[in-house]
Amino acid sequence: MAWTGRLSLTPPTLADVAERAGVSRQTVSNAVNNPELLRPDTLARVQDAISELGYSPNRAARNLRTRASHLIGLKFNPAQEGTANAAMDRFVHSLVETAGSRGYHVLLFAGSSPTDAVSGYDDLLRATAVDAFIVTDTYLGNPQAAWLTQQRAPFVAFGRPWDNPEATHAWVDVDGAAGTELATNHLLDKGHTRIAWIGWRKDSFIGEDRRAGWARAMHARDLPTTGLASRVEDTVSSGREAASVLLDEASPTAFVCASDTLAMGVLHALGDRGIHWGRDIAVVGFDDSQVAQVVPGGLTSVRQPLEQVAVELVKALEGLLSTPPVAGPGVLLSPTLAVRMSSG
Amino acid sequence: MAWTGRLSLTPPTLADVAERAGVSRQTVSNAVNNPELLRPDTLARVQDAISELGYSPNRAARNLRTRASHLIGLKFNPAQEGTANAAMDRFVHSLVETAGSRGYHVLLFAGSSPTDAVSGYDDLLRATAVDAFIVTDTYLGNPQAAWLTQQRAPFVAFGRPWDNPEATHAWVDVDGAAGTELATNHLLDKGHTRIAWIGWRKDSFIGEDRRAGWARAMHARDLPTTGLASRVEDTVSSGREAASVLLDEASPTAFVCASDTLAMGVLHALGDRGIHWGRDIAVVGFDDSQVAQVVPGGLTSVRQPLEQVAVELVKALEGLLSTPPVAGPGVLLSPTLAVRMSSG
DNA sequence: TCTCCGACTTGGATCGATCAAGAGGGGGAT
DNA sequence: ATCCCCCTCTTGATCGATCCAAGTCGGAGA
Repeated sequence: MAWTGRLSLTPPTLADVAERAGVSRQTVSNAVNNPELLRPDTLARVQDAISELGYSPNRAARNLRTRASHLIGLKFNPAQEGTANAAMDRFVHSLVETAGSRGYHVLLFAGSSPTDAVSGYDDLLRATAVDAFIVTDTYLGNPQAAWLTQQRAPFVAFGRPWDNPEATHAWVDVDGAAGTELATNHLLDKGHTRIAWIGWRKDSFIGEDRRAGWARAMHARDLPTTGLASRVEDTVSSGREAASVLLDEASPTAFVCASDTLAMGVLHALGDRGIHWGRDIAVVGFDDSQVAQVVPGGLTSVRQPLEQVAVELVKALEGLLSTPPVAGPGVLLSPTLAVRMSSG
Repeated sequence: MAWTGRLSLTPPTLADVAERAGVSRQTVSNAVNNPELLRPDTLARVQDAISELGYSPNRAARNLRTRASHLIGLKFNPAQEGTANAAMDRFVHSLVETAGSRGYHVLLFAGSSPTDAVSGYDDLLRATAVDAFIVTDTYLGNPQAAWLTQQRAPFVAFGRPWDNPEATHAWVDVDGAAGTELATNHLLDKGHTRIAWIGWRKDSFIGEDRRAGWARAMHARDLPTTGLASRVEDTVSSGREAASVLLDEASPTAFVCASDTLAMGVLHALGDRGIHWGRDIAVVGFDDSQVAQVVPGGLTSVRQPLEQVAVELVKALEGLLSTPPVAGPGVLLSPTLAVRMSSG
């Protein structure tokens, strides 16, 4: 039953419903929040009144009384220009969907000042505007997690606490090493033996993790990895240069990359030399970005199960917000491989 | 001054601040909301107390009293898989930033049921959870705008009311025709005369608008357009097929496309024939997606000024929410052209 | 000296829902 | 018949900020 009232007039309140149904306010409140407490006929009467009036509880009033907003704060980090990293888009959508199905909404905010990673969180926390946060940028030792822990703010991280194994907060992450191992094995199964790695600089925990998956797969088949790895910045041009050097010095037949951005750099380098990628040399990226999907022929890429991540994150949040709080351990999910022509 | 209290304990209230500063509650409230009413020294004293206690007004209480949430509702539509449409990401970021700078936050929600375009809006509206909406999907005659107007819900649309020129609601849009005209003129200036168009099916207002820009530029130089246009679905494969047909039947030397997705299809078709794109045949896309940015060589593309769009949207919203409401007319912004190798 | 005004204070009511007790009635046990 | 309990529903207080109306006080201007 759609609400046909007008916004400019005051919407019906709980008291209005109570009067109409001939019961008390509390009974209406219970009808909404604890229907099992009412006698079936009373419940039906109240529900009729609710739908006749088009009543919906006022969020602000409820928030005030219950000290909960049913809002989840998320700092929105846009994709960088000139890269292929597009995980945020898919992730946010999944999160909004799962949160919505559990009665939560997602509140976005931007870091007020780029220098202070904690601003933004602080404001919302103090104003009790959100119930909890989801923290996404846990690469390198970033201060959010520690700060939020210290503030006793409920939060779940998408990403492991790399820099602090003793951290006790809840987290959900995707097993990057498993992803690159999957990719490498896929190439090994195709007969490749000289598989190169292009990843991020050594201070990136995520980058080293992904690299480890590649190395693990290679060593499992007694293949050498020395001279086959390169660590650069996450830009197309870096990937291109790295690929060029590797082609000259190690003549690999395949590349596994820490990101689609780097993989695009490899494609670029191959194009420079007139090498037909996919046929002559195989390439695998990471993130299954739109770029991987639409580049002519398609780029094989490791795909993170972001829908699952969202589900686990919300599940963990609900645990934290329940009374008493239930702090689950970290959750590590496995990625899959989207195979396309670049490795076919 | 960071707040050092704990979330589990009750945060300081306005009354606490009042006591500490030795003034009344009303004065603290004024210090926060109408500082010009206070004598400078009193104001300073109150502000000291505020920062010492780490006070921040309770959002729920304020929302309840003032009947405003300072939240803007936005339905989050993720990019479709397999396309290059990534405008949402950049747009959302801009919106979050501008909204934040004006004291607003962005609340995301998903359409509960895909069939009912209006669900989601309804829930939030009835619960007075948001002050206003930003509506983004105004292509084809979609019911949101009309429905929201009827509900007297404040909203601003990103996108013109194509299907209803008499619509009176506020909107902000980007002049797509101007964008394709820019693109076409760019190619004309490079010496091309046989410039083909690949756009969307005729029932897409946006598609027809963009097509009009191409046609306008061509006609302005007395060049024919017949046989040079194709209208297909917005997928890479459609673009590829359309390009293939056009190459056979009209032998164009350049392509202007309604989207980067279609442009990628063109690149694909050119690759199939071993045609060196950018040198032999020029291609221009639309949206300046990540794909356009990282595809080897780079794809020239029309770029929407999404930062400006966000600013105008928020400005319009503030007008709507002020008392009395000020309904500005529609705002039409001009896109720019990001020139890359595909047209160089 | 009287008046006026700016800069507060005071005490209350209010927003709308929920919490914490309490009241009434019927059934079962004693 | 009496007591007790539980189920169902009611009542008054409460969350924290803002709105409102009236009152106080000191200093500047007439």
